[in-house]
Amino acid sequence: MARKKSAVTIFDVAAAAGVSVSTVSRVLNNKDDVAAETYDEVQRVIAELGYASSLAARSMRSRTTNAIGLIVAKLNDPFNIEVMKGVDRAIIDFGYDLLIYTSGHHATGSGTAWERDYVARLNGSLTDGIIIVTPTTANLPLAFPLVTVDPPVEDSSLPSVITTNREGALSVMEYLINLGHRRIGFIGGRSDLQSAIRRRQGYEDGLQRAGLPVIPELIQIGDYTRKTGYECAKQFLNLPDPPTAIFAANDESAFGVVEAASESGLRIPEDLSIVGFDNIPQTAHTNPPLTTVAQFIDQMGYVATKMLIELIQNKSLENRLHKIPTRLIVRDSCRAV
Amino acid sequence: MARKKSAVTIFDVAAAAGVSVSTVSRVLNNKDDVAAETYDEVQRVIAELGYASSLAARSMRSRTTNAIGLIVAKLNDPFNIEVMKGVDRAIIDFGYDLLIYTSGHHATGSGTAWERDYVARLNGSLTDGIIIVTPTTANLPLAFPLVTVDPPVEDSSLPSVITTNREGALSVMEYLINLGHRRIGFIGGRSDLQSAIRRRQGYEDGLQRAGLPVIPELIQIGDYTRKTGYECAKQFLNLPDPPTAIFAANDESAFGVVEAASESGLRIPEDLSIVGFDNIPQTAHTNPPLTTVAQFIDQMGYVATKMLIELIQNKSLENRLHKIPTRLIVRDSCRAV
DNA sequence: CTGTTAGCGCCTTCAC
DNA sequence: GTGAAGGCGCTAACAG
Repeated sequence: MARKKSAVTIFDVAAAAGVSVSTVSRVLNNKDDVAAETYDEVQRVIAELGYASSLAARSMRSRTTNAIGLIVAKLNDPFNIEVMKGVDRAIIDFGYDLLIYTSGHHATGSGTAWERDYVARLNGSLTDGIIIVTPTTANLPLAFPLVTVDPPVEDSSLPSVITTNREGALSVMEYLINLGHRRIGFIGGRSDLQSAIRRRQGYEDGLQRAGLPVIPELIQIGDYTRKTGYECAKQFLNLPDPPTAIFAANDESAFGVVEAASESGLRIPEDLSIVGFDNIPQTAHTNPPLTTVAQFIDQMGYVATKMLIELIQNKSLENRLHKIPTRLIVRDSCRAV
Repeated sequence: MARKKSAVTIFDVAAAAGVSVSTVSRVLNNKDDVAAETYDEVQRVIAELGYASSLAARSMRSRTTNAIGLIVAKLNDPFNIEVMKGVDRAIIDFGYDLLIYTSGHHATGSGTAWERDYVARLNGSLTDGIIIVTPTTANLPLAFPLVTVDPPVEDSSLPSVITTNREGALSVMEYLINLGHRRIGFIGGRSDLQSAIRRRQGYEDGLQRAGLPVIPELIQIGDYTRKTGYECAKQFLNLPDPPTAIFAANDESAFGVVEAASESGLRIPEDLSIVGFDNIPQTAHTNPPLTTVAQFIDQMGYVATKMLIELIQNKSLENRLHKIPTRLIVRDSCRAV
């Protein structure tokens, strides 16, 4: 069923050009000790046969590939895409090649511990090192240059890059409390995500620091969509004593809150203050522009790549855990009570 | 300088487990003819050593990898990212793995004919076939399953997926002309992009079909950014006889036009009709919502993957050139004169 | 300058 | 059920 691969090998080229394979190899790698005449002839044959050398075979021999691997569970994910952009910037800056690996099986398949499998596939020779985005386990090979982006909290064995989700949420709470808000509703996200857990932690910590109680009726958990944001907000607004501010743990949810507020005839920010998280592009253009927390996810990819390359080059890592700070972006969706 | 690779090989595992490499190989590939006891022990050792088999070595032996390659010049590009999403959907549907390859050298380096080089790296054994996005040359190996997405027009030798940029622009023109517009300004994009060329062609063809002249002062070329959209629009609006409608060849530019119009105190659509191209998410939420052309770029990735897999499985391709149709999305940014 | 030789790590017969 | 041997395509010595 599977079609035979490109049949033309370095051997075929050598035969057709009437030279040995090593000569062809030299031409391939632009070694300078090849006669111009031979060089041209070999190149001609290569072009004629449509030959191209195999990374697999080559990398197996040369122990170094100048390529790094990036492993993601799912390509179609805003977070992963941002990380990829950062990695892309970094490989351009540092002159590496990039091999991104993802599997069509995992998504539908067994579920857990995909990362071990994926590393298995790239490891050893294809890439000089690997970046894993949002791994779910710490059970990863350590014998190989490896950096994780957004790992689970428990995992501190591997060099990692994380973002300050908790601190970001904390800054939101400080901001709102400074504005005089005391009843602040929180709309959380999927609890399988580290980010969701940490943001909620920031919410609660912010309350406690200000000596405010954590009130269960002011906490709703959605799934980071506009729809659940809307629904959770409705719950809040129907309370006998509704919150004066709502902190949605991501911007999409916050948009849902805006929708619910408009429906209830509430003006923003006069009647209700709203804060989001993520700083997605739309937040700057909504009415009113949304106060939110910026994350610099692509920066995580950039830094992870930088760390990995240091690891590959056997430089000692001054810092095994790198935190990319978040920043509160104050726009017009909040007002003092 | 480059650090030694993961030292642990199948041989090490075999030694540690007190079995032969072939037994380990059997365990790795889940062959059933291994004693349960042996199997468990080998698995234990594998876990203990953090061993993982090398894709490179494996694929070299087995001639088929169940993986497809995707080659892009640049990761950080909206078009490429959409294509990737479609490819991702397809590999999940069809159960393939995906290897995306991009190089940090090309961007800063020589410039041309990157695709041949890239194909060279993946070809042969690592992947069963390759998709190339926006190649610049037709000089690609044909001996290998290969599909191009958005190739230059001249290239018809390879199986390809394209989108109907020209037809999309044409539909815009028909729409505007039907609304009674006669002076229609066009803001084009970077002329190194096929899409930009085709969209402009659609603009001119639309004019000609309606028996309208192509007027140079009604054509401005920007670079697909909001900024140049704004500047080009200013030019138009300062004309003695300004256009009644402006067709921006992408949505970003169209936003710039909206900005310029507001500045000039023009209402949209009462005083000026505006159409974009691309249907990026924001277009639905602007004020007024923007009429534009939807593209389904991810669909290009999906179809390309489907074609490639057919190629890999040696099925005959009923259709070597696949066109993904565009669709005019009518919102509220246009009005009859 | 070019050919010969030996593996890289793994999988696949083929024996036992 | 398991081990030994051969070779996938290529590069890196070492000879000429």
